[in-house]
Amino acid sequence: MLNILIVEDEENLGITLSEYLTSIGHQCHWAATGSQAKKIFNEQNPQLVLMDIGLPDISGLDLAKFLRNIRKDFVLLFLSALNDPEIKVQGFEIGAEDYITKPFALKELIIRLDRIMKTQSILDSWPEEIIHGPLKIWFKRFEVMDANNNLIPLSQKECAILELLYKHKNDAVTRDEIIEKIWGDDKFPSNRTVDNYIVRLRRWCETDEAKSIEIQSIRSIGYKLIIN
Amino acid sequence: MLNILIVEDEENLGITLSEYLTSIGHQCHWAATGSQAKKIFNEQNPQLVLMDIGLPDISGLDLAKFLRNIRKDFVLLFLSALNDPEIKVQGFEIGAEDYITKPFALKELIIRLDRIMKTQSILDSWPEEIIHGPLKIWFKRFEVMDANNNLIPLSQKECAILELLYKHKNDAVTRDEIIEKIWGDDKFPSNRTVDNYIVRLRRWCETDEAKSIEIQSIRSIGYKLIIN
DNA sequence: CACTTTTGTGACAATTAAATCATAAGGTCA
DNA sequence: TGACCTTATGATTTAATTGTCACAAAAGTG
Repeated sequence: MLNILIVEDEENLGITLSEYLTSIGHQCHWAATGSQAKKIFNEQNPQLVLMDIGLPDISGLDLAKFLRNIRKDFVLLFLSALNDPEIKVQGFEIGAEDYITKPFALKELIIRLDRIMKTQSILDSWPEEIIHGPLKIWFKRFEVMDANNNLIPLSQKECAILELLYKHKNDAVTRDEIIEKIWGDDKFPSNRTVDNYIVRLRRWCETDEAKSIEIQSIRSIGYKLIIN
Repeated sequence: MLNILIVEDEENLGITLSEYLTSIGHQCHWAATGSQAKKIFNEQNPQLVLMDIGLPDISGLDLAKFLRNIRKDFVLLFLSALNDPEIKVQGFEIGAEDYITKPFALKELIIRLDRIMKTQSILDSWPEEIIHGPLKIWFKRFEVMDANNNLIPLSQKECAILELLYKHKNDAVTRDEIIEKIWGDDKFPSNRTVDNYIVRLRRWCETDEAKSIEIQSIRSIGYKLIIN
């Protein structure tokens, strides 16, 4: 999921971290020295750097500055036994996202990482308002507006299906995919059921003569939401 | 700007923090003991609690649990000389937003606070008085005014739920989100409980025929507070 | 053009969530 | 202690989403 560079001269910790982060699906690279770190940084372009401050050949602070100079778009996190207030502030000033004082439990790292991830990726939600021609969609409001400016509430399923089709707009979505995604694999509504939801959605988007949004059916495959 | 409770038995630090935070525009209350903290917490309803762990009469961890039990909607930040990995994890598990290891520079606190403010919308301070049509809300006073000019007190939970809905106004808020945000993930009140709070809030806003504020339910999702 | 398969549709039934009401548990305070 | 308030829950009613069916329409097929 993430490409992570761990800069840590203490072999034990370096390997433990690396193994753990790998086990939860990330790709890890461990460097024990500053020069190794620079090399790996250039080769791997990591998105996240976990950096010890006490390295054998260079201070982690200086190394971080050096890396930031090469490229700015990575998240930096210091791990250090140094609990000197001044150094901590310096760490943040270089642009660290956090500074973890050793000793720490793996769990603390995870918690702090999770928090960072959450704030860095607010990219997965829809824009507030989606507009196509006279038609408007507010997924978070469970509402759409038709071509006659009527505000139409969407039920949970209607909204979920519209969202699914919209996510794959202009591409076909199979009936099975719809059933799988909306109902899960433990429920098996009839194909007629899916049709019915499509009908309801069409009643809304067909108020627009110009067909800004259109749900086409693809025989024996499924449906396709077209944006014109 | 923010109402802050500082729980710190070391007088020097307590006063320094308090003075500094006051100087940048916050309202601070300093408690040197757990019992003082409880008292001030109830009187002041702080949005942010800075908590030392080593207190004379109670562990900061236990105190935090106690306060969280009263009310969930405050940001918690531990300040502690204890750098025991296990305790740090416990701190996070209680729901701390951060854990600062002493000694720390004032600047570190500011940096970490700033970061928290950016992500935590709890700290978005509402205007003193919110007016929609004849209806008025004072979150900080736990009071609302209905369309007939009756001043209605809100209980802790009523106010918290109203605030949550208001924060996401016009968007749906799921039942799970309500339960999670108001009760935390260790308590599981029945769905009826949530319903009842909604009923009470509706009793208030439905005094306004014009529906300046309206709480709509979205079946199998949750609720939506609409501003007309 | 028949014939088959798939899709569309409205009516209706099933299901399940929400509203309502009564009431209890727990805290607080005089 | 008893009055009072907040909070929580269970039983029952109410209502809307959701699912199905029967049949019509349309689209493929040889």
